[in-house]
Amino acid sequence: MTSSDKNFPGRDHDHGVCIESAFERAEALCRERGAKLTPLRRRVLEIIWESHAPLGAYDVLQRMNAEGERNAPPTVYRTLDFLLKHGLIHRIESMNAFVGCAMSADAHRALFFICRDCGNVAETHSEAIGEAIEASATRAGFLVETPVMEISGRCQECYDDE
Amino acid sequence: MTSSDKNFPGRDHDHGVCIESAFERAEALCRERGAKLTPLRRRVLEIIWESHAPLGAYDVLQRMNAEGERNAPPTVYRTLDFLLKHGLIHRIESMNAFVGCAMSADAHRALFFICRDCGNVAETHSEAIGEAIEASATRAGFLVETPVMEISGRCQECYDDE
DNA sequence: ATTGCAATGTTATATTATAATGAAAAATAA
DNA sequence: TTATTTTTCATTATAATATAACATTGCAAT
Repeated sequence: MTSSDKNFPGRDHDHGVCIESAFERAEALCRERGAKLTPLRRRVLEIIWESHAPLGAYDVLQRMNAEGERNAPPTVYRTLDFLLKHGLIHRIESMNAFVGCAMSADAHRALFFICRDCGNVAETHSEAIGEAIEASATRAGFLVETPVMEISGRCQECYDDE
Repeated sequence: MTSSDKNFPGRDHDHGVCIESAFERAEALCRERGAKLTPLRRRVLEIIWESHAPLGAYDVLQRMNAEGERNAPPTVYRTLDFLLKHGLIHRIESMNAFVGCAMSADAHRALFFICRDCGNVAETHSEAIGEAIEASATRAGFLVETPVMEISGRCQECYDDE
């Protein structure tokens, strides 16, 4: 396992710490880039980080509006776009849903393991897979730009449970 | 390149032959399994095979209804489900669209190269990638079930053109 | 203070997908 | 054959996901 892997959370993981460090990374990155982490954006990032399972845009919206606010779909989609653009979240294409990015944000080309049982997602970055894909692409005369690699299956906790 | 790769079609490729062989495979497979390749299903398969770029369900529907027919969405989705179930087409998750399966249908775990320019898709099957993913999954304690691997980029024809 | 721009708000609508129910057709059994 | 069952297809309605278009707000730079 490389140092950049983010494992499945496990029942015991300290989510307070986990979300805190996500915020710190986000703040540092925005400061660095002169991007504005407005209250709205911060709130959406927080909502997404409250779960290790991807949330749909309308799930996020519902949570945003839980206290009687009246945000509309374009607001959440715009905000998600901002977070995506800056690599603070990932979109899971096979679920039309969004999950926090645990990595340094320029480390792209992530591989996601998605547990069909608990719904949690682990993000990993593997040299070997990247190389295998590049090799295959080269043989096909293809120029890789945006890989989508989402592996559905079962995480250890879930298949240990049966 | 392994023998199971389906390359990008190329400007000169004989689409008549290409679609014919797809039909032959589909017929053989259905005969083998006692599945019924009804006129409706055959028609949808044909529509999908008319393009090497994935078609959305509503694109398929429009083409089905081009002669004034009045098929409704559930009809096309049901038919697509049948074709998916039997491995005659693939769903491209990152596009919400469908493309013909060029392979022997039990050869699963396909990797798709999707050209963002011409929209065409090439399906490949690489041992090396499969192994790299398994290795990564094992390290993460993850049991692989359904990999989604869709690589967006540019095919040779398109970047040769500029 | 004004201008310009980024962020957010608002309304409407487009796109993708499914639930629920029933009719028709085909396969199977009696 | 006729009855029975199952599969396929039709129909209506609606759910879920996403964006277009335009208005407003608020801050930053001059």
